[in-house]
Amino acid sequence: MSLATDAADQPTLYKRIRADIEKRILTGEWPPGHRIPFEHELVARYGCSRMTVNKALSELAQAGLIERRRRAGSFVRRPQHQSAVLKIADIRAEITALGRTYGYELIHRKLRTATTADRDRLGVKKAGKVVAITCRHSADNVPFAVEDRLIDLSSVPNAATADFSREPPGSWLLHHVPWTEAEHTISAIVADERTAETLDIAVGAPCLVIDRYTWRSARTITAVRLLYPGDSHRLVARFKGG
Amino acid sequence: MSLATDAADQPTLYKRIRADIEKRILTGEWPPGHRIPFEHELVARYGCSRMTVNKALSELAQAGLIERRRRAGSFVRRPQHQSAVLKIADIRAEITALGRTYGYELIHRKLRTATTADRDRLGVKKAGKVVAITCRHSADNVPFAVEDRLIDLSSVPNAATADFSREPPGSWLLHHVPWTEAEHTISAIVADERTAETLDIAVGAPCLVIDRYTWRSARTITAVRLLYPGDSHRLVARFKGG
DNA sequence: TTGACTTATATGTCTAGACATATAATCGTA
DNA sequence: TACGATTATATGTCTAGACATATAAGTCAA
Repeated sequence: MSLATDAADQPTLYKRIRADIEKRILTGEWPPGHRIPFEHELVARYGCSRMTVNKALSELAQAGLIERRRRAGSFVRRPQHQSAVLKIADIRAEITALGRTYGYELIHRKLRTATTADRDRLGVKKAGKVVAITCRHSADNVPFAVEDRLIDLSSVPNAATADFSREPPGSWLLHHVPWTEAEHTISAIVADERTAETLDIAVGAPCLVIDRYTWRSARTITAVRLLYPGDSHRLVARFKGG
Repeated sequence: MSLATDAADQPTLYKRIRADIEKRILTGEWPPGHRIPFEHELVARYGCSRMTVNKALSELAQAGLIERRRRAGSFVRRPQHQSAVLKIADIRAEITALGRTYGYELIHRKLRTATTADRDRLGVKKAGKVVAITCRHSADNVPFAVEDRLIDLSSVPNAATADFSREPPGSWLLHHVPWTEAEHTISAIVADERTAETLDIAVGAPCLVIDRYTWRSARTITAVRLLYPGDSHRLVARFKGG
């Protein structure tokens, strides 16, 4: 292990230690299961304190590249192909990022007491008030996605008076509701008549479906279903080990 | 900020500090843009050293919950709905995890010099050797997914002699190729005649498509297309802020 | 008002120790 | 041989300092 290699562009020591180890794992020099040097060995090798080495190894462990076991040492983990970061961009941002003109249109909005189906969809028990919204996003005046959303007013009372004819509910929620958790389910369907008409595609054409449930501290906020024409839209998920 | 709350189940101090701050962000008490206390203030509040506070804040920054700016302080970031962790499980693991019987069948295997289409798909320039594989995964003897794969033999020479009639290429690669990076593209199509027959679904039925490109240190390893019946398969991506 | 210079300060990294704790390895006993 | 107790050790957390560095804010001159 060369101590001084590219020290110029790796200013801090712990980052260099981390990069050195990462490189050995990526090239396969240290295969899955391989025990990487003990902290005290790296301390001797780099001539630094244990805290510095520990910081490097802790970050590698957090990134999932290595596994640390007390008394035993640190080991290279097997690659986990199955975990990937999926970027589901805000639709407006996604379209403008492509250099196209974003268009939005509210199709339907209704304030009602939650039906059984609504409660099911939101995963709540009490029959509070909800807002149901259907709207359409377009890029350069071509339909891009149709959105079908339910907002729980007991969690987000302000949504009752928000003007969703001007601003998409997704953007509004992003700006008015604090940090959230979300779960996305992705599937494929074929367009029924109503969907086909709204998206201006053929009946029976494939559609990518994203169902997103959002909540905050165990409180449901919103449930949304997004339908994209399947042949024109793609979701990209990128995985990087470390 | 109560110092002693649930200290019993939060054994270490830095984790408690992290959890305390995370809670305030999640509940909206500290909205996006809010400046969280300076390190020296938290040091005074918790009666610990700065390194302990620093570790808690560094992890929150790494998780994307806060942003740290020199001289200015640390600030709550806006929620980023668009980022989610997608778990694309190894198919065998996915099926056995559901308590169903995994089945595998090699449909086609061919070793050839890369065609123009192959080179395009793998993103390589030179016309080396490749292995093309078509196979089928099933759960309880019902077709689950059809896989169409290309392996670059200049990156993975061993794949030329591997027995893919017994072991799925995905599993084989997982065990024989070191750490990798991958990019997934998800889209929807309708089943053509050949796909419909292989998956035992109707022609025109919706299918979820996952295209995965895998490489290691800028070397392409494999390109694979997985087709799932769209109505029976769902991908779940979960986002958790922090 | 604007631009250049200076200063104060919060974070970034690091040290040389310390004790805690989980557990692999060893030893002793039934 | 099998099992229970002991010990050694690598990691986990923490301290009370230190200097480095980016930059917000203030100062001063053109």
